[in-house]
Amino acid sequence: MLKMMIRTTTAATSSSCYCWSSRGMNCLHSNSTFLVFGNNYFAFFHSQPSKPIKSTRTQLEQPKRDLPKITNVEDAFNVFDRMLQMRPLPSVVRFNKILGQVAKLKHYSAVISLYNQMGVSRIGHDVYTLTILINCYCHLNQMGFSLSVLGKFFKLGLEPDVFTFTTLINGFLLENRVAEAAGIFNKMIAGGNCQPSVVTYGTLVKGFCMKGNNSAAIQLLRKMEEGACKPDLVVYSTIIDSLCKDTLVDDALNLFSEMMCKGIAPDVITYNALMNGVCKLGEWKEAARLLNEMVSKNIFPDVRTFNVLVDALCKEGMVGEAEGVVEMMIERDIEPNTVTYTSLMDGFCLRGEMGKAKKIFGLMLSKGSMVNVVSYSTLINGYCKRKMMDEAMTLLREMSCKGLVPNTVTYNTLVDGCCKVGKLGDAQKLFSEMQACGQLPNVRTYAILLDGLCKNRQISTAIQLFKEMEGKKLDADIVIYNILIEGLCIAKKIEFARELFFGLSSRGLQPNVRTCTIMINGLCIGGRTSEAEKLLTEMEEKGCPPNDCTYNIIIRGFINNNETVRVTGLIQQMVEKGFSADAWTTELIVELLAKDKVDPALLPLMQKENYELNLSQLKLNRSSDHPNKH
DNA sequence: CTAGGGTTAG
Repeated sequence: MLKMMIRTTTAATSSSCYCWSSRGMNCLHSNSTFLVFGNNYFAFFHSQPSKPIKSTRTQLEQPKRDLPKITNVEDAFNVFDRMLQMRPLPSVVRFNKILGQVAKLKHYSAVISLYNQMGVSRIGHDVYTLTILINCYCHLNQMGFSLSVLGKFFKLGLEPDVFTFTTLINGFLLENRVAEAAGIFNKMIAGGNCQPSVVTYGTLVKGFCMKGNNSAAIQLLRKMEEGACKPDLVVYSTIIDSLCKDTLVDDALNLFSEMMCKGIAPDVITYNALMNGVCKLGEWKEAARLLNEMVSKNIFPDVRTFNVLVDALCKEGMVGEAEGVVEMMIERDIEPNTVTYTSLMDGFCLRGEMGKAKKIFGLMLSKGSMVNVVSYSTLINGYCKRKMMDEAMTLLREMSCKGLVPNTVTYNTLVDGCCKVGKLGDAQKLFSEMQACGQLPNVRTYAILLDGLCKNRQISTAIQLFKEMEGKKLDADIVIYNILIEGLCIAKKIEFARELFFGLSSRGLQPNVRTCTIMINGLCIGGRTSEAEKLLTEMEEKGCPPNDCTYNIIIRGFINNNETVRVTGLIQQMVEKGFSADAWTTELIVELLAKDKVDPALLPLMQKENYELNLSQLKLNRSSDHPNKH
């Protein structure tokens, strides 16, 4: 079922384009195709060849190889073994080449074991060997070992260079240790003999972006512009991507034009970042413009470009359109991959169309080696959200049988599913199971389980679990406290909730709107309406302004406490801020109106859809009374 | 022969 229409432009050229039919895209003789999604459209220009033709020059200029090209770890080990048997032994450079190639395949532990074999065979190492080794430990999140390799440099009288330091900076960043990464960077600047390169800058820029600190990243970019080491495509693309992820697409586009003004040409990665930004905002027209723009520059959309599109369409509920994009990919010889199908599957899951989700999963299974932990987790998540826990559990066992190791995310999904169907025992069993399998629960796992316990009125077990979490070195975030404070309030332990709430700042945590709203609700439940109102005022002062939910909660709280005198003022405040009452609150207000407790002049300001309904109700209760005066 | 940027799951 495809809700997609195609319009083709009238200008016929020799180049071809494709038109949608029930079986796929057909070739037409025109130079562009418009895919219409409701009122939005995509235009794809098909002047490009299906597959970019590789330059024959590079093929002719291939350097001759004395060793076969390594495409997998097995080959690497074989070649390595043969080299070890050669006499005289090949130079360290030859060994470095092997290590480098295996590292590029991301088989970092394999590199380490190869390196250890080199040591046994008394092959010397140089700066290259050790830098590759450091990089491997970095990617394995083993900074301790990386640093001990650094120690080896000095022991062997070798000088770490800009590659070594950049690798170390990257390692710290991968472990989220931005301060230490910046420390190395600053020492390089101060040292004088090993200045950061554009890659070093780019690495640190990425670090700031990872922390969500775009302004620090941009500041560093500006510093580069002033100095000798000018920012390159990667540095710009990193920041553009980060801005897009924060939905700051306009800023990203400004940086994008700035980059091009400096003569730096974008590539497919830059465009994919921008595509991601505009698609996540549902700006399909802008996405179409970008697609056309990139193709016009001979930058061809790749599988990731389309994946971004597929994913965004699915998340917007436009799965049919997403399917269309997938078929278009196939037509254009861009093979959909695991990510493509997983996104599509998630799209069906989101709409509760589990049959179709399962069908996509079956398709992936039939293609072999396409299903991974993420695709299993996605389908499991779909079943969990539909409360189909048996199917979800079956998949968990099935993936394990296939040698796929369920990770923390997989378990979190399942624990959440069990909690939502009230099977707290099963949730706790999974919680133990994951730890037995070496999958460590994270803050999110605890949040899920704590929420489940609180919602199922097991507050004492929740407190126990919270203490267990504190015992491990997991830092509770504000989400954890929101859950606990809410749980305590539901359990009518308002005093305990207050204690937690007012102790937040001493734990270095900032209450957010949700925290305050939960606390206001709790205070109202406890009959402390004036304290609740005080908190509402403080929210404004502390730069955490209340939202419509906060107002609805406090108004309901006041009404439930029969504090009707202050209700009118609160409603006024709410509507002044452009918020409206939800159905529940409106009902309560209408009841009050019926008893002449609030000013009926406020009624038209209530939620519109309930207004009509409740007016008729009002007529039954009210006769010719005069409006309440105050 | 060594270092930095993009898509999927809670």
